[in-house]
Amino acid sequence: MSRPKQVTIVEVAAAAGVSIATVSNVLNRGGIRSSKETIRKVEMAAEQLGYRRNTMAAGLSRNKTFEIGLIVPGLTSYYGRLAEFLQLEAHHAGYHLSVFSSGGFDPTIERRNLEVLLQRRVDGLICHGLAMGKDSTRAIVNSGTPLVLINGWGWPEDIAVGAVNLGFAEACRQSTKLLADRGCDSLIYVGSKYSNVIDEQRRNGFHLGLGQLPEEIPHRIVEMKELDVDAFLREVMAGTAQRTGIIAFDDHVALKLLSAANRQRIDFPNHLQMISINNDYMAKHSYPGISSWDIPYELQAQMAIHKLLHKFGHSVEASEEREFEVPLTFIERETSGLTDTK
Amino acid sequence: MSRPKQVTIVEVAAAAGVSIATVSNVLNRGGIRSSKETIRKVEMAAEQLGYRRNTMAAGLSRNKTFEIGLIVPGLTSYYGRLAEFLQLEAHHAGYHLSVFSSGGFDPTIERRNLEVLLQRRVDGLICHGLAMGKDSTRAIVNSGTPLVLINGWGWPEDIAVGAVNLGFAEACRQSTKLLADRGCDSLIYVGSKYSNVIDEQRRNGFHLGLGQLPEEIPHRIVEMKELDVDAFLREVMAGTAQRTGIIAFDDHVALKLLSAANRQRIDFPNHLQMISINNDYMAKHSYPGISSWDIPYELQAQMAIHKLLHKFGHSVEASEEREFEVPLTFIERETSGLTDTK
DNA sequence: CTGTTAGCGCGTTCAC
DNA sequence: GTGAACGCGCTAACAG
Repeated sequence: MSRPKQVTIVEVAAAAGVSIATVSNVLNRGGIRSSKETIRKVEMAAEQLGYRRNTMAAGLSRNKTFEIGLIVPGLTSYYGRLAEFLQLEAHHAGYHLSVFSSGGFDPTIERRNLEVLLQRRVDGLICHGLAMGKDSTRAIVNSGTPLVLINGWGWPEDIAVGAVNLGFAEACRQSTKLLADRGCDSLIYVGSKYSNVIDEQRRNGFHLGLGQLPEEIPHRIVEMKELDVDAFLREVMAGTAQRTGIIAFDDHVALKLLSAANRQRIDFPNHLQMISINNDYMAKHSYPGISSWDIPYELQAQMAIHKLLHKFGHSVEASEEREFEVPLTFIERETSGLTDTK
Repeated sequence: MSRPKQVTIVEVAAAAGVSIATVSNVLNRGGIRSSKETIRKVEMAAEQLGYRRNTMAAGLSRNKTFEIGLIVPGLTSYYGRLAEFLQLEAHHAGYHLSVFSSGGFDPTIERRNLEVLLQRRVDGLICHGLAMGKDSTRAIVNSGTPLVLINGWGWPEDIAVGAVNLGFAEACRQSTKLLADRGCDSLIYVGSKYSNVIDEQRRNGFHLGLGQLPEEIPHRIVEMKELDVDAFLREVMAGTAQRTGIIAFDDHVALKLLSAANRQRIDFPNHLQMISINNDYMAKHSYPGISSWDIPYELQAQMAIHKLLHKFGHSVEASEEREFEVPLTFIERETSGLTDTK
């Protein structure tokens, strides 16, 4: 059941009384310019017939699709917003972005999406981390299609032309320092192995921060998935610490902890303090408000797209560093000692 | 700067010592089957040369893309998850889904996305609501590309082949009834005009529910955007009602109200009760837990994709109703009277 | 079973 | 400034 045949430039040419080459010239400006009269005729004919350019034919003929493929682990929270900004940025440059989710970090879906995108002959690829191994990726991507990584650390040059990474480690390092400054005499990082590379960055920052403290502080690292939140908090509060500081993997983790703390009537920020990452809606609108690190989505999206455009030969300025680090911004709220001014 | 030429079936044919038609036959099964020997030779050649099918050429030639386009207002929360499920469902049927966000309900971006998708000659379209007017849509979509609406009420047949709608009205009707049953002697719907059609459905349900109560109850409708949440709650609690029931547009709205209530130490569920819609992460993990209506993402995605497949001629069973309504499921938590059992 | 051939819709030379 | 002719990579009829 093929679609009822669409209007082509042939018919537009006939209706306008010119040749197809002329129509092509008129309809994508760039080339030779035609007489005002011809232009008008062609545009009218196209309009009336409801002509719509066939991307496939165009792409096939010029060997360029003006399409960028995006593969992210999911489409919620951070990933969703990132996708929106990337799409905006791409459009801004005359490209369009096709978004694919690899359903959690499933390598099978990921490589299927990659394959689809490469078969479409996208001009460029943006991927968030990569669940597949390096060899596997290399084997697939070696088609000359430039690939930019989002939050991918230490990938070899023959795979990715660049990476735009969020400064998670630095954020965690500073959080550690800050919580200690605020008088916490015990520190805990609550991570989420769901996203391994990212969790690792945070852990690194946590350790770095601990190492830089004037004196050693008791600390632990726990995993959210293996945690009975209520029991965990009860245990923490029963400990010897006067004031415990928690660094949460992200606002989702933080909200869970916060609710359990509320249920146990734990006093923020006197007995417990918390800082998390993402500065999601729920960090801002929970009670008490969760101190969190804000993500510069627009900047990150710009960097990523520009890296690609640069590779395409568009004269845009793009950072020369292959791995560019985007800093987060701390938004302080009540869970880390900001007084509730409301 | 064209991409370094890719491997084509011509080269595979040469390497395998067969004709291009044979290669084409082997590489996409469906058609005539070839001798074991030929198949092996072709597949080996393809593998070694790193052949990757060119979707554009295939689509052009067969006038069918196996691509479905999705346009949603955004990629967070409900929309993001919906997109994920749709993608899964599409893949399941041998299609792939290209996701486009129209950045809030911007009609300009929306029509640009639509245009891009139609230029790609997608086989089908799925749109969430539609910010553009009916005439505008009709003018654009009249290309024979089937369009299925998600949460679109009352669209004419010549635009959309069908719609899969969530039962927001029914959920709100029942919520109204339920809050009254729980002893609320004052009811408020807190809406969000951000998404007009959807807000309207909820309001309708609210009114319907009010009309079916044994006796009339004081009620109001307010808009979240125009609300100073703290002042609003203070005013509500200062009123004559013994127990106020709130129906929130969604969990985002609910969380905001909940935090303000917590700040004012308002007693859930004795003085205030609340029910919202979406059953997001934050509904489950806030304190107290927010009673909310759960969305059957998978079912909704299936219905939408199947409607398209049916139109494509794939023999799948699809509901005959043009507007299919998917019911929500109530998840009761502490904000509507469920005792905190923790 | 396999090879030949004619398009699919558009971009791009070249001559005119 | 305009038109005819060829090629992009692949599929679909036929023919052999």
